[in-house]
Amino acid sequence: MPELPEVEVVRRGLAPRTVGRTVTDVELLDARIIRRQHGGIDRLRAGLVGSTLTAVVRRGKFLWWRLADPDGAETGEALMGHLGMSGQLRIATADGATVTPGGPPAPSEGPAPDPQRHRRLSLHLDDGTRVDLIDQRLFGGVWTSPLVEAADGALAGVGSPDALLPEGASHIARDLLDPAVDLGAIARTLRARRSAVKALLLNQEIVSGIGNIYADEALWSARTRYDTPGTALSQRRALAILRAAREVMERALAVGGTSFDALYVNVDGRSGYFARSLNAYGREGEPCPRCGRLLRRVIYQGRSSHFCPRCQRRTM
DNA sequence: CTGACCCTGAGG
DNA sequence: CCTCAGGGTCAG
Repeated sequence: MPELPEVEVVRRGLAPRTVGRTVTDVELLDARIIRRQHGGIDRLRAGLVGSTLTAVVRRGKFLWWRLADPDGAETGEALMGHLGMSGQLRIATADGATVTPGGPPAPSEGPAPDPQRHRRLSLHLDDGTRVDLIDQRLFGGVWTSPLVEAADGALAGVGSPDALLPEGASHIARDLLDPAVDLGAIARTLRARRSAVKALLLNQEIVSGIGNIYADEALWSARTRYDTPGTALSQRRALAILRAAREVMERALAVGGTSFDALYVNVDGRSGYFARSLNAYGREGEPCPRCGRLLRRVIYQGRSSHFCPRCQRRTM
């Protein structure tokens, strides 16, 4: 599953190969991938064909391209994308070969989902290349959205030239890799809520980009159990959780993104290889790397939570 | 806030 | 055949 570091790797891979290019055609292979597009494929084509991609921006797990008319003027819309559970964005050259953009080499970890079978949409660019959205489970999608001003006036996201962001991402909080993120403010928000800290970490309106894996890892690092109420956290501990999440993400980014199975591959089709560095997620029944007690897994809010019953305690 | 839903493929 | 996994969204 693409988590935030993977999405940032994808953004970095896409930027040099798409910015400055003009969209010549939109090829739709499965209409479900544009489920969130108002006006359907006609509207998507009208907004894209002839437009130039001027930047690739990311906030949380949302990506978007800024768009300009042929005369260089902003169209006032962005092309948004989300990879969902199983989405990949790849660049393909005219002869069908997969291009090699940025991102470190990675060992192969089994076959990825069939790119031909699961190709859902392609943007054809004026240099003859194609941006393919491949998505086995169709939780991802692309759609256009009008630009609005970011509430805090800072750059809208990583890679953004200004404070404009798509309306469709305006409810998404800044993520922990965003230079404009305010950890102290997020920590205070966590402490003001009675909900379980894990639910708060997964709430994209409080802090974005933390999925189930990184929530469990951050809570393990900060020795905090998933069901600790936000109100029970000290500012110090809330900050420790957020810093732990950021640190795990930065480490994952440094090696090309996390992947615990073959579903996720980089923009060039290579798998990330961070899975072995995870301390808690997916390690039910294994000894805690810190204290040796066997890690537990419980279903919480319909999702698995992994934790150490000895060193992650609920009471502060 | 909780749970259903979207979706596919792996595994029981 | 059934269940499960996951992020985001929406109805209740």
